[in-house]
Amino acid sequence: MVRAPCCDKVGLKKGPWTTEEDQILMSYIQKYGHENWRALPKQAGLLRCGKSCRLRWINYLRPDIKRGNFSTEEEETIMKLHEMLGNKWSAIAAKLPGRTDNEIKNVWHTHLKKRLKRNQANPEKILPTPTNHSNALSKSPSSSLNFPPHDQETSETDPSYTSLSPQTSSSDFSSFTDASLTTMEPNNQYIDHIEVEDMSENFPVIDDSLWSESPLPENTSVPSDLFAISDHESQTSQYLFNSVEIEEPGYDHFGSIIDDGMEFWYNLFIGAGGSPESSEF
DNA sequence: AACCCTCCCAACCGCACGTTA
DNA sequence: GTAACGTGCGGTTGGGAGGGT
Repeated sequence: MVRAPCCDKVGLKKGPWTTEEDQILMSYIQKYGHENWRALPKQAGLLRCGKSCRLRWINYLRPDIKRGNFSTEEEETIMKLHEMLGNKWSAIAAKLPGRTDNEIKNVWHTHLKKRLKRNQANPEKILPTPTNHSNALSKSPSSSLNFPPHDQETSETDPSYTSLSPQTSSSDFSSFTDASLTTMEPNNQYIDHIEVEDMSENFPVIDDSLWSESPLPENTSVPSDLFAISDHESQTSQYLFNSVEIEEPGYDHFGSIIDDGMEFWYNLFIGAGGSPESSEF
């Protein structure tokens, strides 16, 4: 199939946006929203293609854009997430409110990549501390979800359980898994994805009971903290989640565990179904 | 002052994927 | 089932700013 161009480029303006164009675009979107980017420039009276308008809005004009230099915390978050996710700029941007994927991509290419190379050359100076990890990711609203404390009794009484510890030390990740299952149904909660970062040569075995094909009903039990269960006979480890009642959907839950001297990172997203909120001005 | 070089970042491009008719 | 369309994403580019010679 031949892809049609996003717009008739004849006569359309390219290059930097003027303040007048910005004004036109902003006032149009504030008045009418941006349901159809392709039609928007024509309706707004802009000699731009819809794609250009969308980019301008998302990367520059949106009211929630954070301007200015990146803080150390933000940079560390980017480096950490890049380590976990690779060049998934939009996913990284989702963890940094007010920052765009384009901005993050630029910062990565201009500053952080070089820093990473320097760091790799001098590894003793750069290991991100566990405290930094937690600080960097502390924007995750998991704390507002009233997670019950870790089931100390179970982990303490059952020697096969290794309790989770976010106090990690190493950052040399070598592989990464990302399993995904997503369903969008109104008023339901669902497990979006679970990512487990694995330093070892062998991927952890995720308990099958974790996965769900259908949306979870309200107040259902969903996985929370991660446990490692070592099977010394087969010399494998299985990773299980401690179930909790979810009161509020829609959060990312980061964590890490150390098992047998190896560090595993995971990212659990539990979201709410339903149609996305429409923005009104 | 003029030129050159490097860095930075806004914007563009092409592709992939989801949705619609 | 399929073509057309709309949107989002990641890679790349080009021009301006700033520093060095």
